Amino acid sequence: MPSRPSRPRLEDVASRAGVSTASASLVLRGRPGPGAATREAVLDAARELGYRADRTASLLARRRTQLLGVTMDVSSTFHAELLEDLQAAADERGYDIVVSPLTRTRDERRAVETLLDFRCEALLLLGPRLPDAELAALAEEHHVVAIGRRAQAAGVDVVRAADDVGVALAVEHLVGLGHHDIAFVDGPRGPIATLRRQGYRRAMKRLGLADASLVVEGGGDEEAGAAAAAALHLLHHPQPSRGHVAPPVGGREATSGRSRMPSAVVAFNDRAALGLLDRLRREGVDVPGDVSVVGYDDSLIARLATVDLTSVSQIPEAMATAAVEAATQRLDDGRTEPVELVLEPKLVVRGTTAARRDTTTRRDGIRAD
Amino acid sequence: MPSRPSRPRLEDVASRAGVSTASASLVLRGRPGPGAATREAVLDAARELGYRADRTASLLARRRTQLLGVTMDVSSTFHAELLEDLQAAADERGYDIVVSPLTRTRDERRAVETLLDFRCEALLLLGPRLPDAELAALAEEHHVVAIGRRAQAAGVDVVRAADDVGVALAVEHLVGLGHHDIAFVDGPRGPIATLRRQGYRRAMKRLGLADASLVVEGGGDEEAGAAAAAALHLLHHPQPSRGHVAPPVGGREATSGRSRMPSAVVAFNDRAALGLLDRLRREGVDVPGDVSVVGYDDSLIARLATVDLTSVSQIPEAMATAAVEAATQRLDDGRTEPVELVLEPKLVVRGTTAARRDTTTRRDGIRAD
DNA sequence: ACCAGCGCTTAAAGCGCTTTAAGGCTACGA
DNA sequence: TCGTAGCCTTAAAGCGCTTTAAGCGCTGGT
Repeated sequence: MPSRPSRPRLEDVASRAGVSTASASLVLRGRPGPGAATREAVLDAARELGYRADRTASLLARRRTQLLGVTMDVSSTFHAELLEDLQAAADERGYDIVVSPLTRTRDERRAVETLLDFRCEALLLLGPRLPDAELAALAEEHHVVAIGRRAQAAGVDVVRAADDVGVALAVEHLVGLGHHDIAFVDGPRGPIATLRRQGYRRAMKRLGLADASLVVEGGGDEEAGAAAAAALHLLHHPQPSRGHVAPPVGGREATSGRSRMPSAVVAFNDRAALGLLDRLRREGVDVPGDVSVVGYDDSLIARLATVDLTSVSQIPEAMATAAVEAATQRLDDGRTEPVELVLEPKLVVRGTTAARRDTTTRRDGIRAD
Repeated sequence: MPSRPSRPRLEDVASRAGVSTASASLVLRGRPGPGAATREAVLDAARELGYRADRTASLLARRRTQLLGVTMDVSSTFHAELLEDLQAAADERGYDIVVSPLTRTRDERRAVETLLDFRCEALLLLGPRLPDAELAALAEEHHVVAIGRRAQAAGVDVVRAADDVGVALAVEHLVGLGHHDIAFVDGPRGPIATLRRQGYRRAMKRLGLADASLVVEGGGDEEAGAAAAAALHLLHHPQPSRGHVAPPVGGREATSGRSRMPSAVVAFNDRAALGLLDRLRREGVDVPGDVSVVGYDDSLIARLATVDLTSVSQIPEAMATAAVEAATQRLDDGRTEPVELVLEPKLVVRGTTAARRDTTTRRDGIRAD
């Protein structure tokens, strides 16, 4: 029932305080100038009237908007986490955030336009899919920070995690637990998977396990993970409770040869890991008893009590802070050369990894609950 | 490198087209008035300059902002879905949406304030947690639509799904598959759980299965679901491959007595269902072979190939459309009496429900793959 | 006495767009 | 020929705030 006496305007506050709108404006924004008496009068008046500055008017009048525009895939939990941290970081530096969600009907281009219409001073693009050329073009006219993606576009700042290091962390963790036969479930074609795979290969090599390297085809979703379970022959794991113990046989998609079954698997991401896990558990393969599994992303799903997946975190807080920092450096400190910030991910150890069991031991058919 | 020659202003377009800003403005917004020649000239000029209206300026000048403010929990996938549909619905009616995300550091109150600062003409609150009194107070000054929550606050429009009907749909589906012993895993205290439980009880009664009613304590997350699996004695399911077949024994949290094990379970929500499912599958209980499971929310997780959970959908598209409709009715059609729209949910049948097996049959220990 | 300098306050000019009311045309009927 | 209705077009007044530059009353140095 907005039969509003229309929200109070700055003028109302000013006249009630017996000063000019100029003074009121200054006081309300905590600017130096007005004397103590004026200050108090204005603040009182504002309080009494329940005054809140009209944002559109402020934005229009102010030369600077102090607005950072963020495009995000609203259905991505990772983006959601990032957003939280972006808000916090922006807050600290006196910036505000405008969110422009990507949906079926609103692609990235349109989302960016909306942000520009709001006169955002910098664009923070979460996992942008715009082609590099377009990013570069955008960057000619505006400050743009690409987050979570390795962009080869001139002029744009990049904040991303060192995916290869992340996978290496996972491998090291597993090796520390006594595993040698560690497989990698590859992701969908693209720069991210390439980097992660590379991280895996190099880590294995560095640890003297080059021969034990095994990369199987995979993908970015649960089905890919489930398929990988089969490709890795993990489903033929000894099952004392079943009659048949089929030995691993040929015909694998492995890109590198080795006949043992892996005792640990690093998956391209959590979704693939989840599919893998699910398949294993349904088939009675014990995780982490028989096989250890590590995911990537440290997504909310990995943290679910029933999943409890060891995973590599892209440390959203750090990325968010770095991104806002990058933007404010350009806006406030006049930086003009683009930067690429590569952050070290961290491993979050949970319940799907454990020490490798002596291979001579077999499952006894009685599960620990 | 925004060394901008500053984006073109309306004035630039106008002068290039050789007309006044007034005409240009009219043309660009498709308003009647300007003649064909003027139209063309303006459109050409705008195109050549790559003109886009400055939103803040438009908003300020326009009496109406045509803005709908949405508060959402950005980490909720359900909210994310709703948002997509809200965008679409708003688009159709010529409104625009401003998103104000709730985060750790930004509660609902603050989110609403932000929206008001942008001069949103109506507030669409997704699953608001504000106390009724506060909602009512808000509604005195603004148009507010609460989505997905049963609000007893004067003046606010409510759009929600009929949760009792949703659960009833699930029960009916199961009964249609031959199930009689259908249990309900309760949710966390609150109006939603009450309604769903009620729906369950009434449906069972209506179908002549009052005696088979069984409500076990639960909760809104995976752990609650896992615990319910134990409470329902489902874990003692005959396992030919194991030595022990423990019969259901006493000490249950059941609120209603019956000694058979349920052959089907309806869970308060998908998360609880997921916990239940996970526990069952890990214990070798076949779903849907041994037990059918239905969730609630039709969340993304339910749709994952590896979960494939039969679930009740709150039909976000319909809720979104209804919510925008409610808002525009107030704004454009002058409706002033609050409405409560209760939508019928729909059941999405997936792989976790199947016909009840004859109880005399037992699992043969050989799984179909 | 006078002017410089300081501290505070404010009038007024925007910010970029919308909108209203007034003005200029043309055409047509009287 | 004049009046007037109708159609376009535009000057100008905002929208609610910020900001600049000018103003005002003091103090203090010379």
